[in-house]
Amino acid sequence: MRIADPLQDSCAGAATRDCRHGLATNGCEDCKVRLFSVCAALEVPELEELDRISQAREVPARTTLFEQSTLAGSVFNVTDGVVRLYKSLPDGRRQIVGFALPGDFLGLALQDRYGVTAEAVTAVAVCRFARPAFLAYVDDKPHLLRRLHEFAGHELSLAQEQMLLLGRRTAEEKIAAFLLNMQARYARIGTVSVTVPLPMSRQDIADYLGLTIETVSRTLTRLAREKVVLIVPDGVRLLDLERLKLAGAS
Amino acid sequence: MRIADPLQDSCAGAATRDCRHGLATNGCEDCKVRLFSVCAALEVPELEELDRISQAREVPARTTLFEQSTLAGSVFNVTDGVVRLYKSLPDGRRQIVGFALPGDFLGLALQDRYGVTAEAVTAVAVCRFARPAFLAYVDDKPHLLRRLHEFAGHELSLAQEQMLLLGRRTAEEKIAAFLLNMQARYARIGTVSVTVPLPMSRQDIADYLGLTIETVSRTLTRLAREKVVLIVPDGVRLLDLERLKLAGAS
DNA sequence: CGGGCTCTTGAATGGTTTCAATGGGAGTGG
DNA sequence: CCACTCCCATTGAAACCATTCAAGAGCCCG
Repeated sequence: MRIADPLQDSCAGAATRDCRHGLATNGCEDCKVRLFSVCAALEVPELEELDRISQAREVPARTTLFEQSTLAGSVFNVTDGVVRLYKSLPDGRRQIVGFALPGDFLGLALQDRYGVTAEAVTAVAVCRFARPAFLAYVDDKPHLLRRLHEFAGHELSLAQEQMLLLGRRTAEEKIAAFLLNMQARYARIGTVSVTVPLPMSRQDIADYLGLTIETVSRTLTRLAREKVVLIVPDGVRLLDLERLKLAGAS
Repeated sequence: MRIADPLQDSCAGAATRDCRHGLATNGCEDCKVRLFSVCAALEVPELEELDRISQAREVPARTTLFEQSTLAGSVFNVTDGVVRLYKSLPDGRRQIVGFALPGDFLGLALQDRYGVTAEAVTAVAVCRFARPAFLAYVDDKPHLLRRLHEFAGHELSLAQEQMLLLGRRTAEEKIAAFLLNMQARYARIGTVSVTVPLPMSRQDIADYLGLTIETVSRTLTRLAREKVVLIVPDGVRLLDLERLKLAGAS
């Protein structure tokens, strides 16, 4: 994982996109995630227009991108790193509703307030758009709106799958499904491997699966003892996919 | 709640919209739910066009509208009654991901397979559209796509709220939030009342909240004993909104 | 009136949580 | 370079909330 550029603040403040250190190089056309992100719906001339309203930005781990219930001033495309999206209860209980990986779009719903809080889990690179500018940009591009809608539909499906997991699966099934799901997501963005990176903490995993940190730890330990997985630094190697799928399949 | 017209099958089979018994009267313009459904984005001439590709349909309770994983041949607008949307695990465990009320749109994601199963809880009236026809209809109407996207964004927010509920709330909080939520939803479609209709079974409520039927029953009984609610046939009267909000607030 | 269904209630079990202590790396400062 | 601290993860034991198992009550409908 790339370390955040210490100059990121000078970049964040810039009104234009002349901000080409680090991951953002020559604008949208060269973007690493273009082909599997929302932007794949756009032609080159449109990309150049998008370039003009975008700001590449890099932030270190644990940076808050935006907060639940605040006015949605920006939307983001994640280009590197992992972001956690969560909702909180007044007493501090937290539910992570998703982890955003490179290619994921934050603020898909285009609503005027953020429904969740977004925090960088690792160092993160994003493409940032002022919401009014982005809305204006979308306005005369039905094919982009279509693409955004497709993404939203996909998100909705994932959310429903997660409801099934949260409401009806056991701790072991939750962990198994989570690992398989993360593996599949990394595969889609080009990192096919039986070793699944888990940059988030055990507490994050617990808050994503509706468990406690102790249950996550115990369950992973048990799966490791049974040679279903091998726990490695910042990740897990999946040893027995069949056994995992037995528990985690939908 | 209106009882399903026994002639509904003759209606369901009809290719055109000449099917005006029961709730569907003079087409979209007179539609009871038009103003708070997706269709509110449409002008009168567009509504007439929509009329031509729509089929009003009434089905009795427990009818399956569509099934999880099957090809999405139709999309629906619910005009009367209550529909449950759920996902199932191979061993029979079930998670209801939502109850659709009048004005709700089924198949919002416009994906080619249904992600959930939809079953009528009560007698239900829907406006049905063949998916290809609907897609063609949407194609040159960006404002409708925009409206669909808004609805999808709203759905996504609800789903995230439900994840918080499923993952982090206690049984009592789940019940309280459910009752307040149903009350608010009925209020939006015109039925403002402290008596909340609950046409679905206890098992449905349990499967929606990630509980067992016994826990739902016990919790409701306790709330009734504590004079927070009054259980009435097919519903609940909310007596102590403050107390409920204390438990159910986000 | 009886059958079948849903809902309620009680008692016991259990999976997960809570509480508590230990282990182990990363970073810091002496 | 090594103690020291801090934080995160692991592990153990006890407690608890929700579930499971079981029985009874209520209700609709033939």
